[in-house]
Amino acid sequence: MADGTSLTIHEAALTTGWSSRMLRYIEDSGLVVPRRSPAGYRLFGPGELQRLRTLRELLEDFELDLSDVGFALRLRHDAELREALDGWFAAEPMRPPEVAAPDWLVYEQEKHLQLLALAGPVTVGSTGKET
Amino acid sequence: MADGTSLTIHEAALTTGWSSRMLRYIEDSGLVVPRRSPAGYRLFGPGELQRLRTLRELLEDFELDLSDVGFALRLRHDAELREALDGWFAAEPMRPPEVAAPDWLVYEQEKHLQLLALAGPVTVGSTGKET
DNA sequence: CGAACCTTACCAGGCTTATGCGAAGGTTGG
DNA sequence: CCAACCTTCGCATAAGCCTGGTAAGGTTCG
Repeated sequence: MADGTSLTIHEAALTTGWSSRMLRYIEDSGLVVPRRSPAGYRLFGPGELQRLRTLRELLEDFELDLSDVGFALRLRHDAELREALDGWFAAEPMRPPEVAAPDWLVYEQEKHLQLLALAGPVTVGSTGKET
Repeated sequence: MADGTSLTIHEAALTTGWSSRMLRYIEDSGLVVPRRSPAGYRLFGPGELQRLRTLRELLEDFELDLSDVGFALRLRHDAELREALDGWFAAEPMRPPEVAAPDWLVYEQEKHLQLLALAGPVTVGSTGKET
């Protein structure tokens, strides 16, 4: 079976360490999508097999879940999402060190402050004091 | 209470739409970490309040989980992880999309395909044929 | 002092992820 | 033809995320 350069799902499972079930799951999640034979059989080429093995390492080395990598994939493809997140993080009020916010950061903050009307007086520069 | 520019957790909850419980959870996850009063009370400044509101929109607009944003945060801080993922994605064996993958999946990144040389002879280019 | 906050810590229920197993049916190749 | 694959679909369970409670104890302030 297979075409000489590709393996069927069970064979791929044996050589990658994933179960057949997981290979289908991984396909559903959009990571590693093998091509199909005319009859609909999944065909895993050398590239896919390598990717599957590397994926195992990735998850293990960094203690990731498949959903994490799935999200990273989404990030790569969704520029809008990426920008939204970048914007949100850019507005981060860096706490411990008294780092003065770089101008570019301030700009980002204001960009967001404009978007929503903030309730209350925007008094930056706390002097943590009470009692 | 508070110092004039900051709200305690319950007040912050009221103005941001999050529950007190969730504000603590969000802090644990590393997103939005308020400073503390001498007695240990959380003090949410205007910046934090704004961030919390924006966070709500972010999750809603893009259908994210807090864990997703948490992972994005980790990505920002962990260069090694970022590179590992970049490498993995860069090795993606792309092929004409016949029917595969979720809608947000698009193929368009081979810019740093040479970023990491994958072990093994990547023999791409089979003439899919069997029997 | 006492009400009304705050803190941490733990239990719990609901939903999602990760994974396996089995059923019903198509494909392949000896 | 038949064994051994493959396909999709769905049930089932363990673990983890999200969220709310509640308990035991400190802080604030009228």
